[in-house]
Amino acid sequence: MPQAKRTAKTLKGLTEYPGGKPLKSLLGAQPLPAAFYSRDPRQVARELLGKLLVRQNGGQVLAGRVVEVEAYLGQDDPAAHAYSGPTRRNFVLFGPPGRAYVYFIYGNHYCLNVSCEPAGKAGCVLFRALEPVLGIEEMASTRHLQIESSRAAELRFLTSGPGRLTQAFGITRQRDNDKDLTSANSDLRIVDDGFQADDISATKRVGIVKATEEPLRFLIPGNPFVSRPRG
DNA sequence: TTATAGATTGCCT
DNA sequence: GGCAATCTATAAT
Repeated sequence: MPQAKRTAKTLKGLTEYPGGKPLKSLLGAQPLPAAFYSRDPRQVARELLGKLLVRQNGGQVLAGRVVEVEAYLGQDDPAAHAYSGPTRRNFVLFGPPGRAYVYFIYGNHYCLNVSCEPAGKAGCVLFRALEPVLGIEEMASTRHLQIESSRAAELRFLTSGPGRLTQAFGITRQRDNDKDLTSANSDLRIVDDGFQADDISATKRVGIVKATEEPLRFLIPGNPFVSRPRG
């Protein structure tokens, strides 16, 4: 089924979501356990594609399917925040796996990562783009965007890009940094609803100046919600 | 204490 | 395609 059409379905009734399963299936979906993240970020990144990021604001639920991520390794990766060892800013990266590492960038934007590797070893995965699944109207409101149709060409501005998706989900450092994403009780969590990505592509990472050659950006090819970096 | 670069985005020509 | 916005962690004095 074409991506845009699937998304249109969610916008109308919010009773179904891509994959055709009932909403209660999504809400009952189990978070990925800490063991899932206690591995090499490259493997975690690949397997995060197709999973759901869920935000629970009281009764209001936001959900987006992960369609683009980047792996950042530990102290061997010059592009990683963990490269020069633990600091007040990046301590989450050296802590337990499955925690949110949220940082503020360019004076305007927050970026969301999930910590990988066992405690004591750094590594993370950056969330770069989501396909909106639930709470599209709320996302549009938070993003100060007027959405006139359910076409992916419009909806992509909600969550296509690391700064956009955090704004759409109300993710900030103050609220979410170091939060456990593996708990079913958490208001921010990552769940598996059984969706399987057909295919995965790997490309160079975006927006960095060091270690630019490594193919550590992973995405679902053809998905219209993947971000479009500028040359 | 000061300087600088940054895992981005939106708006301009 | 170019560039300003706008903050702050970290490096350099």
